[in-house]
Amino acid sequence: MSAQQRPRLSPRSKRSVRTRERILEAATEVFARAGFHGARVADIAEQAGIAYGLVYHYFHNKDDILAAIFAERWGQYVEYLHEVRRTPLSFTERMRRLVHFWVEVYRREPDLMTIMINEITRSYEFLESHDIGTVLVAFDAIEEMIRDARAAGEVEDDIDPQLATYVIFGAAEMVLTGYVIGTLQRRSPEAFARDEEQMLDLLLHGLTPRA
Amino acid sequence: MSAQQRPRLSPRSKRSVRTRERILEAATEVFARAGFHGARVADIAEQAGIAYGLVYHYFHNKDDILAAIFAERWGQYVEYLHEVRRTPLSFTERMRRLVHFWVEVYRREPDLMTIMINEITRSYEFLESHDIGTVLVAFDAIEEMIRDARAAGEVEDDIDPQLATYVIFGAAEMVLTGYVIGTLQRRSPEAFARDEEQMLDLLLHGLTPRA
Amino acid sequence: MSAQQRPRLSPRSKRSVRTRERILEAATEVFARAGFHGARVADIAEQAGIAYGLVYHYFHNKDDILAAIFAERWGQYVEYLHEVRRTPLSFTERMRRLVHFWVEVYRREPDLMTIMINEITRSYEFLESHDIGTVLVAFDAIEEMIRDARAAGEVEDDIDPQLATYVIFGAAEMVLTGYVIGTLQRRSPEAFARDEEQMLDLLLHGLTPRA
Amino acid sequence: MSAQQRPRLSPRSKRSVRTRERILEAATEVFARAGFHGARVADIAEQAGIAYGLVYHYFHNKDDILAAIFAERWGQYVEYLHEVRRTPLSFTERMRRLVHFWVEVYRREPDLMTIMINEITRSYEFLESHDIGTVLVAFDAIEEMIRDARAAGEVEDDIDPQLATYVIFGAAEMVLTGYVIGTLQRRSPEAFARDEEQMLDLLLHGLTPRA
DNA sequence: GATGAATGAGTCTTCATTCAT
DNA sequence: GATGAATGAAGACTCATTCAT
Repeated sequence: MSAQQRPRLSPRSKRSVRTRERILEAATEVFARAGFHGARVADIAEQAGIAYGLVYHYFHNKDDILAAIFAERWGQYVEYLHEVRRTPLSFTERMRRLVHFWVEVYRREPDLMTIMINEITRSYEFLESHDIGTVLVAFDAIEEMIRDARAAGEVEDDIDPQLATYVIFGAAEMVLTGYVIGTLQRRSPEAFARDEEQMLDLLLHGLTPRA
Repeated sequence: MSAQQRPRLSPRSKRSVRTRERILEAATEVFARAGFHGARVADIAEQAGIAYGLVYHYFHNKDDILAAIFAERWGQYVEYLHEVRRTPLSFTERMRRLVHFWVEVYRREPDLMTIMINEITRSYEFLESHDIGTVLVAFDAIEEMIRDARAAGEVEDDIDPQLATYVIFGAAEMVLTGYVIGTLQRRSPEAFARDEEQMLDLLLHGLTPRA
Repeated sequence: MSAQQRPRLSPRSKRSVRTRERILEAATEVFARAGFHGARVADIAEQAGIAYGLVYHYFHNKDDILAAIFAERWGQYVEYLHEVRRTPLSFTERMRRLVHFWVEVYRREPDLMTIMINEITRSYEFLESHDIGTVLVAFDAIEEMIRDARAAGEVEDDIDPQLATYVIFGAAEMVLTGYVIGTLQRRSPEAFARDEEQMLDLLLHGLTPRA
Repeated sequence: MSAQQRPRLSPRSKRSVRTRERILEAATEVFARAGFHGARVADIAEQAGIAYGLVYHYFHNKDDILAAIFAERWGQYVEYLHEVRRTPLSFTERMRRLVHFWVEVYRREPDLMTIMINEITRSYEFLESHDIGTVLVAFDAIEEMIRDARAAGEVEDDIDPQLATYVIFGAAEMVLTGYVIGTLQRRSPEAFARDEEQMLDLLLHGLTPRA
C-alpha cells in the first residue's frame, strides 16, 4: 500500500551480493529470536559481522529487510504452490505435498518459518504496509486447487473453497506455531512425518471415525 | 535511582472502577486499530477521554494494560471452554458450541478478538513475558475433550488429540483472522452461521466426499 | 519489552575519545552548577556542543556519567594519597601535603571538587548505589598514615586513628565547602596558603594556646 | 532567596496540630531513608497514615516540609548554641557541650540528624533556595565563642576564628556522617562518650603528642 | 564499499500538585 | 478537615537513520 521502493543500488560485485545475503541471513536469525520490533539494526549488523551503517547500503530501512526476506522467500513458496498445482496429481497427493512442504520448510529453516508466522502472516503492521495481495496469492493458489478438486469430485460438493483454504492454512500454521514456541516438540524425522500424516488425515477426513 | 516498584492500589470507588473500565475499553479499541506497538499510551488516554498520566494510576505500564485485557477476557474464555466440557453433550455438539463461541465472540467484540489474535495468541513478546501456561489451558481443555470423545468412540482412534487441538485452534483462528483483516467479509448473521457449519463440517468430516 | 542492557563499546577513535572527554568536562561543569538532579542530560549535551543522543553512545545513563567522573578523578586522588604515604616524610609534612593537595585541587578544578563534595562524598544515593569501599580507600590511606605516625611517636598515643581520620577529612571538606558555597571567599594565592597553614596548625596542635 | 511563604492555614485545633506533627515525623523518617528526591509525597502521607492530599493542607509543597523540619529543628539547635554562649563557661567546657550536643542529637534523633547532614547542610539546592544566613547563624555563634575565647587567652592568638569554625563544624559533621552511613558503628553509650572525648581532644590539642 | 560518530524524533513514565466531592 | 481521582509538566532513554571520512 505504501509506494514500492527500488533497491538503493543494484549491487553487482560478488562481494556485494555476498554481503547482502549475509545481512538477510543475519536478519532472519535476529528477527526470529527477538521479533521485528525487538531486533535492532545494530544487532543484525553485528550478527552479520559488518558495520551497521553498511546495512543502509543494501536496504532502505529495517522494514525493507523484512520485506526482502518476505519477497524472496515467500516467492519460492508461492512458486512451489503453483508447481504443485500444475503437476497432475490427485487432490490427496497435492495436499500431502503442501503439508509436507510446510513441515519441511520449518525443519530446514525454522528461523525463516518463525518469521513468516510471527512477523508476516499475522503482523498487522506488515499487512498494513505491504501489498496484502502478495500474501493472498498463496491462499488463491490453494483455493483454486480445492475448486478444481471439487469439480473433479475429489472434494465434497458442499465445501466452500475459500473457507476451506483458511482452515487448511490455519491448521498448518498453528502446528508450525507449536513447533516455533516449543509447545509441540518433535525430535525425530519420524515424529514430523507422523504429524504430516495426522494433519493430512484430519484435513481430508476430519475427526470422526471413518465408516 | 533504582526504580521503585509497587503495585498500584486497587481503586475502590465507583468512579475509579468506571475509569479503569474506560481505559480497558479504549485500549482494546486502540490496540485493535494500531497494534500494541503502534499504540501510544497517549492515544489510549485520549480515546478514554482522560489525561494520560491517569493511566498510570490504574496500570503499571502499557504492558500491564494488555495483560489486564488478556487476563480478564481470556478468563471468561477459558471458563466457557470448561463449561462446555462439563456439560454432557455429544462431541459434535461440543465442537459446534466451540466454533459458535469463537465466531460469536468475534461478532460481538471484534476488537477484542483482534487483539487476542494479533497481540496475544501470536505475540512473541507476550508469550515470552507472560505465563504461557495460562494460554495453554485453553488448548488443554480442548485436548481433553478430544481424548474423552476418542475413548467414547466419537473420534477416530488414530487421532493424536494434541495435534488435533492445534488443527482445530488454527482453523478457527485463521478464519477469524480473515474476518479481522477483512479478506473474509461477512455481512449477515446467516453468512456467519454458514461459516460455522462449514468449519464444523470440515473439522469433523474433512474435505473428501462422504461415502 | 525487557530492557536490553549491554555495555557501550569503548570507542577507540581519536574523535571518540575527544567527544567522551568533552562530555565529562561538560557534565562536571553542569553538575557543579546545578547539582546532579538539577542537571538534565540535554544540558550536558548542550554544554558539550553535541546532540543529547550522543551522550548515550558513551554512557549508559546519567548515573554512569557521574560514576565516570568519580572513578576517573577519585582514582588520581587516591593515588596521590598512596604516594604521600609511600614517600618517607615526617607526619607533619604528610599532613601539610594532604591539606595542600585538597586546597590545590579545589583551586585548579573547583567544579570537580564541588561535585566531589556535593554529589559524591555526601550523596546518599551515590553511596547507596556504588561501592562505598571505593570511597573509603581514601579514608583508609589516611588512617594508616596516622597509625604509622602514632607508632613512630609523631602522634599522641591516645588518638583513635579512625576517628581522627574522620576529623581530618571533615575539617578539610568543610573548608572546601566554604569555598564552594562562597561563604569563605579567598582571592589570592596567599589567602589559600594561609588557610592551609591554619588547617594544618589546627589539626596538629588544636585550638588551645601552645605552652 | 525565594520569597518566604506563609503557612497555608494556621491550624489551631488539636487534631490539626497533631496531624501536622505526624507529617513532620513521617517526613523526617522518609527523607532520612530515601533522601529528599527519593521521597514521594505519597510515601510521607502513607507513613503518616493519612491521604496524600492532606499534606497540602498543612504545607505548600514538598520543599516546604523540608523547610519546616529545618526551621523548627535547626531553631532549637541555634538556640542551644546561644545558650551555651550565654552561660559563663570555660572555652573547653563550651566545646565539650557542643560536641556532646551534636552526638546526643544524633543518638536521640538519628533520622533528623541524617536529614540535617544529607539534605540540608550539604544540599546545594537547599542552600540555593533558602536563606543561607539562617544556616550561618550557627557558624556565627561558634565563631563568636572562639573570638571571645581568643580574647580571653583560652585560644591560641594565631587562630583565625572563622576558619576554625569551619574546621570544628566539619570535624563534627564528618563523624556524624560516619554514624549515618554506618562506617562508624557505635553500639554503647560509652563508645559515643569516647568519641566525644576524642573529638574534643583533637579539636583542642591536635594530633601531635602533648609535650 | 565500509565505518561508526552523530542526530533527534518519538515515547514512556514519574510524581508533585490541584481540586471536586 | 479529609480523600484520592485527575492533571500534565518534565525528562530520561532508545534506536532508526544519515553522512562525513
